[in-house]
Amino acid sequence: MAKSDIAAPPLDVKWRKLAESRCAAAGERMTPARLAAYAELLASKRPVSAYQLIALLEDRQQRKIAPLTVYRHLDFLIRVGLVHRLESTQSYLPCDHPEHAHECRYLLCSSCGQADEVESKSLESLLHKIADQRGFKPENTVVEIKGLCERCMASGSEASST
Amino acid sequence: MAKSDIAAPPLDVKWRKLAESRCAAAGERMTPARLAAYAELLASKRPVSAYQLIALLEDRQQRKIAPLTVYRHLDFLIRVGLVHRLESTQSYLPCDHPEHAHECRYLLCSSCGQADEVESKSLESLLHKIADQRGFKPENTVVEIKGLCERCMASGSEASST
DNA sequence: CTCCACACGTTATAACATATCATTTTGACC
DNA sequence: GGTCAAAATGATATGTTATAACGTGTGGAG
Repeated sequence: MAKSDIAAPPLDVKWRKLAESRCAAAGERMTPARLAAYAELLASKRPVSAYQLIALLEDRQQRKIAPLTVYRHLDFLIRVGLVHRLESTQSYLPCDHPEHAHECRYLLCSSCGQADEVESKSLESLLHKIADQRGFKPENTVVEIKGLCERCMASGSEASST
Repeated sequence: MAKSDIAAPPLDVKWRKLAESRCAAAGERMTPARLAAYAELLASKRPVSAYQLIALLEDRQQRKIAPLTVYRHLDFLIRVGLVHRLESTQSYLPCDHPEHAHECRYLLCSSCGQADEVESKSLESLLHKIADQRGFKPENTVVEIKGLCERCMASGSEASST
């Protein structure tokens, strides 16, 4: 009973199933600690930094957690495709479309912090075409569009006109 | 004479002119220290991290340089459009096409470290279209394609097949 | 049961970036 | 040239992100 008692946010069965199936597909094991980290990311409405995640987990579990522990969990979650890392903000968030493997493309609102995942076939093919033309073999591509989301623009969060 | 004596790599007149015109356009001042940082980036064949740049400058000038100093110079060079920052590797490199303002799109070779700047009208318009469809107002977009460059692929730098 | 692989824990440190405040340089103006 | 203010630089400290090195626990295969 020891380790399965790790405190964590409520985790909808749907996500738990998904987590297990992704692990199985990758030949990896899900564990309570990994699941707790994943649940914490899902419960957060925004991308969180590794150290914010540490703080969340420490709060929840009422104990000290070393950075390395969390980085290992994040590496794992990214490896199996449950989580993405935003390069431009060094933060992490659960994948919105984890049914299939894909790279991450995001719209990042600089006002509210919201991250919206985007899927675009034409973007993928254009990126490949650009690489191909230069004899370049892409392995992994970062696309992060930063700006103002619709809601923030509407609510006048331009924030700096005066 | 004091400050203009800062040691720096040889800097082609063409780059010096460019640097001055970009500063003028931005209403900013070029200084010997800023120019030295820029020259060091130009002399390097690869993107360098801020701390690598510190080491290069310290070597060249035979004195201690604080991180903040270099970060200020980098901020400046980025602000006037002479330098780009690669988000996915936290490193910096001189812009290849500084004649006009533009965002930075790169092919990054994970084997040799080479960074190739890409310009593609269709990529720009597609990125805008994607944002528009979602009512998103882009301010700044990161596109970094990581993989193997043509040369490394040819010379069999796949490196890991067994 | 024993061994092995893997996850996890602990401590330390490396790498990247910014805050604060003092000092120097520079250019505008008189 | 002298004075002043703004901008750049310098020194010190600290905050943030990430990894190294090494030891311990746990669970499955033989």
